[in-house]
Amino acid sequence: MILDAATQIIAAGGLAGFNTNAVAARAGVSIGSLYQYYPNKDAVMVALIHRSQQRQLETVAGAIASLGDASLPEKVRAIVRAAMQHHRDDALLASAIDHEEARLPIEAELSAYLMQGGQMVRGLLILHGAEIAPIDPDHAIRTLPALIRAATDAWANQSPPQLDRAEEEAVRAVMGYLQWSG
Amino acid sequence: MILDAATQIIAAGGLAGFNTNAVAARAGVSIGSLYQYYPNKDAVMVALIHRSQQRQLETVAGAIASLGDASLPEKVRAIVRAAMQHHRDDALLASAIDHEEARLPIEAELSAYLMQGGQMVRGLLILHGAEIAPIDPDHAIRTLPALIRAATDAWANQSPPQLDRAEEEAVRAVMGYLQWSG
DNA sequence: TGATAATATGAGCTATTACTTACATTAGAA
DNA sequence: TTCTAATGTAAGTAATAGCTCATATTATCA
Repeated sequence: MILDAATQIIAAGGLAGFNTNAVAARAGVSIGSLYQYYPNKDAVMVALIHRSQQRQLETVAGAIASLGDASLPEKVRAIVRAAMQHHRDDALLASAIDHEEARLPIEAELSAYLMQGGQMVRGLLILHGAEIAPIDPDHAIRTLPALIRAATDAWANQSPPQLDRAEEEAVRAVMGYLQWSG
Repeated sequence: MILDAATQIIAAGGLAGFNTNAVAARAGVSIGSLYQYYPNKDAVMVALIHRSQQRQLETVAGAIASLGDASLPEKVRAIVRAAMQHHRDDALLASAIDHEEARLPIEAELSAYLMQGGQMVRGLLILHGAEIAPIDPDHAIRTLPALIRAATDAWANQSPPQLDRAEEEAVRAVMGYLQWSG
C-alpha cells in the first residue's frame, strides 16, 4: 500500500528521502497510479498523518478498555505502552509527522482527534478524580500525550533503545503531572 | 549571517523551503561564498543545531545562576522560561532540528551538550534533594529537557500561541516528575 | 463477444536544487 | 604601486523531484 511505502521511506531516510517517485517504486505501483490516489505529495503526507492519529487513538482506546477496573497507575502504564508501540515501529516517521503538522494546513482536521482523545482522558480524570490534583481536563488533554511522546522519544531513540526506561519515565511524568499540587 | 538566514528560511517554510540557494540569497551572499564556509548543505544544518544547543545551554545556565537561593518551583519556572524562549523565536526551526538530529550522524557531538546540561540538573537535584523524590539523576537529565520541550511544543505552536499556558504545563510536568513517589 | 468505463503505466516535461568553477574583487605586505 | 593570497561572484551543470499525459491494461456490463 502507498502509505506503508511512504512510512518505510521516511523511516529509512527521514523527510529528505521522502519523494513521490521513491514511494511509488517502493509500493510497487507507477507514479501515475500514485497520482490517481493522491493529488500531490502533500496529500500523501496528510493521509499518513491521519492514519497515524487514527491508529494511535485506537490503540490507546483499546488499552483503556482492556483494563476497566485497574488502578490509575496501571491504566497510565497501559496507555503509555500503547502509545509507545507506534514510536517503536517508526521513530523517524513520528518526528517527520510532528514537523509536517506544523507546516500543513490541517489544524482543524487534527483537532477532531484531539477531541476524541480528550474524551478518553476526561473519562479517566473523572473516574479517578480522588487520586488526582485539581486539573483542567482541557489542559491535560493536550499536555499528557505530548509528555508521553517526549519521554518515549528521549529514551527509545537511543542506540540501543531503552524501552523499559522510556516506559518508566513516561509513567513518572504522567503520574507526577496528574498528582502534583502546587 | 548565513545561519541567521537559514533560521529565517526554516522558520518561514519549514524544511521544505530550506535550500542552499535560498539561504545564500537571504543572507545576501552568493552561493559560492556559502560553499566556502560550509562544505555542503548538511553542514549548514549541523552548524545550526550546534548553535541552537549552545544558546539553549547558555540561556538555561543564566537562568539558574540568576536565582541562586530561590525555591525549587521558582527555579524550575525560570528554567522553563529560558528554554521556552528559543521556541518562541522559531518554533518551526525547533521541530526541524529535532527531525534532523535523528538523521545526521552527530549523536556523539550532541552528547557533549547533554553532559553539560546534566551537570546543571545534577546540581539542582542535590541542592533540593529534600523536596524531591528519590530519582536517578541520569534519568532526570535526559527526561526533563524532553518534557519541557514537549509542553512548549504542545502549547506554543498553537494559533494563537498560548505561552503562559505552556509555562504552567511545563512547570507542572517537571515538578510532578520530580516529586512523584510511586 | 464487443463496447465502454475504470484503472494502471512510465517516458518525459519542467522546475528546482546541490554544487562547481572560471573569473572578479578586495586586502595586505613589500 | 605591484604582487599575492584570500575572499567573493554568479552563470552553469548534472541530478533530482513533482507531476502530466498518451497509451495500455483490466474490469464491467449488454
